[in-house]
Amino acid sequence: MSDPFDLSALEAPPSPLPGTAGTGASGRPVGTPPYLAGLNPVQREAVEATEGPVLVLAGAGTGKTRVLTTRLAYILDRRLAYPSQILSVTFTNKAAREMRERVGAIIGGAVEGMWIGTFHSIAARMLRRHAEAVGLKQNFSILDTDDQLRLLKQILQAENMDEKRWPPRALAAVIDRWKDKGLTPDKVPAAEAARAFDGKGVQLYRTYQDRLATLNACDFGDLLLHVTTLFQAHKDVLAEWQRKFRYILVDEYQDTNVSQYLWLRLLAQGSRNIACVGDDDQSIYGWRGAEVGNILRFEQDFEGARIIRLEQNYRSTPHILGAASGLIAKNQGRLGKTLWTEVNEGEKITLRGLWDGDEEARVVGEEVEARQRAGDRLASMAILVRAGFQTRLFEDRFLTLGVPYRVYGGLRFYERQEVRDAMAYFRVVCQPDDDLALERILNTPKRGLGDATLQVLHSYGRTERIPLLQAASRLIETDELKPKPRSTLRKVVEDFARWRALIDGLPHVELAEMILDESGYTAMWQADRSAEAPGRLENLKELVRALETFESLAAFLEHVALVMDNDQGGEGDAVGLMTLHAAKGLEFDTVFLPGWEEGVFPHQRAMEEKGTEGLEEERRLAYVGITRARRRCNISFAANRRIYNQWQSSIPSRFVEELPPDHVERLGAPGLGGSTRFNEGWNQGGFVYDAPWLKAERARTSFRSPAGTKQIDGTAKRLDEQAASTFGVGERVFHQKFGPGTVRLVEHDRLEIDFDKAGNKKVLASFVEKP
DNA sequence: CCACATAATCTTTTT
DNA sequence: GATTATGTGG
Repeated sequence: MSDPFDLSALEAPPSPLPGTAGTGASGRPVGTPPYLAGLNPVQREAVEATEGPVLVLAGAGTGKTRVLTTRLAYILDRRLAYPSQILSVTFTNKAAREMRERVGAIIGGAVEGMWIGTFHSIAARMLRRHAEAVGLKQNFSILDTDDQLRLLKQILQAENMDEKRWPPRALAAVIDRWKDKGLTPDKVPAAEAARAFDGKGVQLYRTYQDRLATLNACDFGDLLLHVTTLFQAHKDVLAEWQRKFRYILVDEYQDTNVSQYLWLRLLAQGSRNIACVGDDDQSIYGWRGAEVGNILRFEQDFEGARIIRLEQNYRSTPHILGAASGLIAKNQGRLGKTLWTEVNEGEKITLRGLWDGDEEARVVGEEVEARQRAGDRLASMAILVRAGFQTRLFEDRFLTLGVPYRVYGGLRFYERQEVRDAMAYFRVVCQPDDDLALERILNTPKRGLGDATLQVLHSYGRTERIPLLQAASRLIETDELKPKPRSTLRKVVEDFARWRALIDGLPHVELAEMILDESGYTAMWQADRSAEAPGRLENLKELVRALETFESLAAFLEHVALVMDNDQGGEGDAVGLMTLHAAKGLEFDTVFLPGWEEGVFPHQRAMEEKGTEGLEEERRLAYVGITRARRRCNISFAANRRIYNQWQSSIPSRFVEELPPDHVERLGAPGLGGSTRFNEGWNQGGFVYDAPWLKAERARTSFRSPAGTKQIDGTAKRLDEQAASTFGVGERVFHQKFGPGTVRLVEHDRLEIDFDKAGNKKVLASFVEKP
């Protein structure tokens, strides 16, 4: 049943049919239904414990997904509930899709009625049903991060706040965190309010919410926040939903934030049949408001909760598990699990120190090719990086090698300019109050409605407290605007009115084509002679094709807002390239973990912003990375790295030292017969890694800092002095990597050198020698 | 109002 | 290096 408002399933649950208590849905005997076979005793316990609150602590690779899906199948097979009475919440769309598929594979079509989805999509579905109760209309828009930022920027500008000192991004972060905690503007604690954004945080938050209301829109955080406040204010509505859902399942419980937790708790108070699955060691979304505390506190929150631990690992070799366990043991405040495996063979984790990022990419590339020659599929290998931009070096390398690769979570289809423009048109048609969408395309294609016209519209809209399109339709009746913009604007207003009138009359695909055509948007790209234009037109066609699989424009917009993944699957065998975050839940035979350097991983910002807590989250990220590997795990770090255009020396990540030596084989590491170039690099590189935009930080942590007392400081200092004193401007020098060059600038231990081949670079003096 | 040039900033991780 | 904010001239 696809009608989101259908609550007909609120009737009593199906009681087990007489005489079928011992029979499955298909009438076969249920000694051990086939789907239960092959589960270990603990897994089976987790499947069969359907009544009352349950927390399943599932370590990496312990068959978590299998337990979840089997549990759903079990509930249905035993006829404990109709599909529509089951709520299954996941964190990502990918996980939701997988769950749907796997349950479907076990029990067949019954999945259709089940509420399987992400927190956000399920909350959105509920909110559409009750929009009026929170001051929205049923057709409200869901804003993405981009829209959110533009709106906040407008608000900040209206408040005359300095954009440099108070960037919209920062305000977005503050507001998002409040929403994550379930705090509406009036509930933000006074102390925090005083601190945030020059004391104006809450006021800005309130203005933002007001604006959202007039735009008939909400952001991601609102989806949950609105539903939770709705539940709290309308007990009858809550009771309705509590009665509906007999069983609730939650995946990745360690990643839930307070808002999600509150929402779940309210819903679960009905049946009390809530099962949460998670692993505190894999909590890696603290920066997004996730509260590990939710999982640590489960027993107190849900009285009589049963805790089941899944500890037998079916994925990795003992060395991989040993390395991961040893590392994660450095964290405090864990619930504690002991992963074990029956497998007792396998290779050690490898650890390599390399000269620079290029060499690292080269070595990884060689290894990938070697494995391929050995018969491994490319798709059985993955490179997991800390931050998105790190994939680039590897892409370059694979491109030159001709090795197919696939970047996961990169730029998404729906984030392309032309797609977003087209979507903006659709948004205005479906939801005329959506100013952000209108602004986006008001002058796209160019119509001569520039800043000046927009300003007039805005100020009129603000004083009258009406949305832009309404403001426009009134303004064209006045002589406020000059004749030319006025008539153009009239055309736009009339266009949208016409399209809107056709929403129910015309099939939505035809309407979409009409809009793109009559607006001149398609023509704009057809006239464009640039290289990208054909591709953009192709994407527009693709967009229209995608529309066909949806019932309406509105349904399509909802999908795009909430299911913005581009898991196109992709054809052909290819190496995976993704961030550690994106890798959670996946597994590969061979995993490469490059870039294990202080500042990169653990990331500088994580430690600066959240201190020890941040560091522990980074360590959990490392744990997630290692445990993705089934058979081989290769960790590496580079002594030098180019950030933008600057060369930086770096020291190996502290996590490298924390790996239990028994499970690690060091290749090419210092003192172990590795590359001598590497030895030089890493012994001399005196700098803690930092990015150029952290100049202040560099001044503090540089080894020139007088605060330093470690022995390595002394060494570095000597090198600095030596370097600074021995090179002079204009002198000819030689660099291992860049070859010969001329010194242009001396700045303590840093030299700016004009290399004959490589051009102008900044390098550490210690890497340069006299010819 | 637009087109082009220059300057500044950027990057953690994502529903 | 790339994208985006700002400024200048048509």
